[in-house]
Amino acid sequence: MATIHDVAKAAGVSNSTVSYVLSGKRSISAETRHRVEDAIKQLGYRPHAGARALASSRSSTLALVAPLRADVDVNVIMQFVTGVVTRARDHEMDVLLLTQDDPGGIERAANSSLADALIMMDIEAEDPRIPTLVELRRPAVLIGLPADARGLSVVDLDFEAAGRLAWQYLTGLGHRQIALIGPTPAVLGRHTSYANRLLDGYRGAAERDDRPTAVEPAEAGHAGGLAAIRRVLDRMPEVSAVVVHNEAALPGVLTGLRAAGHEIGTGISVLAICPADVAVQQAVPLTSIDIPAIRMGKIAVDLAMARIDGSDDPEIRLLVPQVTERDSTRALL
Amino acid sequence: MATIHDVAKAAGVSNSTVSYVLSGKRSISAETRHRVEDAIKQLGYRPHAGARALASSRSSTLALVAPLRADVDVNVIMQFVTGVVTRARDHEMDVLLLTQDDPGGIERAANSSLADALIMMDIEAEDPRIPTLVELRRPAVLIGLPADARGLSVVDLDFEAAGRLAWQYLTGLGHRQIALIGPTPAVLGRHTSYANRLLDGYRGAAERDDRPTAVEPAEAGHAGGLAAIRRVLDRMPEVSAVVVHNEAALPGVLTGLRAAGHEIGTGISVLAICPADVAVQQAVPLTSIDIPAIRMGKIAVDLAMARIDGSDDPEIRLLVPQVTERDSTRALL
DNA sequence: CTGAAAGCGCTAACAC
DNA sequence: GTGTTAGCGCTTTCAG
Repeated sequence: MATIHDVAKAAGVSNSTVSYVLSGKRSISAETRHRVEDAIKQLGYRPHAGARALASSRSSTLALVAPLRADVDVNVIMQFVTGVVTRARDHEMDVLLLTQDDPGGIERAANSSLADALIMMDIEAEDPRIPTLVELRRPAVLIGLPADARGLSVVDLDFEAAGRLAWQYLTGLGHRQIALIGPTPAVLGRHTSYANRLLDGYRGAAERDDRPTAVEPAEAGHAGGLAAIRRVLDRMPEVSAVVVHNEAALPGVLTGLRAAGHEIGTGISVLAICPADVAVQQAVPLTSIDIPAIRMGKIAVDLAMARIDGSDDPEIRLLVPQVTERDSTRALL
Repeated sequence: MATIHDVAKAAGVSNSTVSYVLSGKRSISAETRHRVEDAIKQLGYRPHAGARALASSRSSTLALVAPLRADVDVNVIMQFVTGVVTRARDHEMDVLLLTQDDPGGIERAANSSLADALIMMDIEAEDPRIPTLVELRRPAVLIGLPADARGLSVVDLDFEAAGRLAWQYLTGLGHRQIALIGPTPAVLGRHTSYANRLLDGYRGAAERDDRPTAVEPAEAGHAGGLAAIRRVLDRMPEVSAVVVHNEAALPGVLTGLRAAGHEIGTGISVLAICPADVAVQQAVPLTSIDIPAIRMGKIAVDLAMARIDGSDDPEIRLLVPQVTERDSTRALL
């Protein structure tokens, strides 16, 4: 591999000039710049990442902590990851992939200067990793709002508002008997941030309207969704609308509804809270409150970069939920 | 951050001794080792990854090239990734995540010494990236068998054998009218390695038995599966067994079968070719030929490490397919 | 069994 | 606008 010195020699300039051509940190005559750029191309030169990290104390790498084997929906995770990786490249950053269950992985990435910042997904309300993260004194961004962000940057959908919105949207259509099918008991048990906040918003709205509702968790998979919708129909036989906040259970819920003789949309309304593409791919295109996962991943990177550049203070960014109407909801006459 | 020098001072030894304690590359008296290890713990010392990479020309990082937004099933991708990341940690390696559509990403990772080896997924028969990969002269492993591996290591399920096995298993059960629903036309059009090889094996077996079959691609999603199974029922009204090699279309196929009045298992047999957990999560637990994605990811890492250590020659590892019986297939009387 | 010291390739003062 | 050079923190000869 060619080094910066080889390039310098080839272009007839000094090492530092090559370095500055690359970084743009001081002005270079058009003439010189050209010769250097030619030499770089000629030699296929790439700066050695390690050497650069050592000299500049910047690794140009972001560490992403992902829950690879979690009960969280893979689809959503992949979208976060996609958003993070693509936006990272816009900032000329690479992404180091860490898993949740790599003990000490976070410390390793931070303290060995492997990464300039950390992005962590699947945040619980009282996430035990947050104190660790804070102690590292490195820029960190959470995808998911914890109870106490402790001065870290956060991006998330405003799930509380989403819960409220779900209720209001359906009551606005005239529905009076509304149920909610939520995440798996495991997710709820872990007090995963988004799950609880959605529930709070939803229940709060129902209470303000002084109207009862049924809330059921659902296990993952077809069977889980099926069981959950059966319990709902049992507890609330006159139900006319159901909110589903569980991607993996969605197909089962729809099947169950059909099996019970309910036409989706015309009969019972279904409002999903999930990424748009998941909503679209179902048996019936579902009206949904979009979880803009790719966008959230991108924002996470932007927040991280802002912290790395030292310009910005930690920031909490909650995205406003919105309903996209498709074929699964209808106004009650 | 503490440096190796701080540790050396604290332990009253030289830099090199600390380094050797860490690497184990020369013998150290128990006494000294102990003092050094204490100092390391005391100071919370972590070697600077960049410095280490610079001095040793080893980054301890594997680059993983993943098709993040592809039409390939996310579930499967995540499993490969999981396998790669967990096994990488066993080798004390970290994983850099690159995307398919990051032009020059491969070159960057390799030539800037960001990664010691590359692992690439979603390989096409005539993959245009392979020549690039070969020119890099870095250890590289393909997850997916191309037409010509060009001296790179490869791990894959033996899809040709899987196609044959699918046919033989079903004919073994007495089925005579068998159809296959394959990947999306896009995947087939790209000549994705696994798609074509499965088809070859399957068709070859059918021809040897001198029996006709119907092959239909399916678009992703519920609608895609539904449409595909309808076409199959149209072309082959007496069909008694269908092979499905398309995770995303699976739910639609099952729904379509039901809608046409066929009970799955007792009526029409369904054999899926997909990861085990996908097969299990369907409306009916499906008999399947497992795609052991996690295991393949792990093997990919092992192959990469073997190349890095310089000990082994490139190796092509094809895994033997096996049928796991669940509830969706039955012998024809 | 241990130390001294020469780089690894780059960045960023500091000089001019 | 450009060159010189002192590190960055580690690994690894070479010496003893």
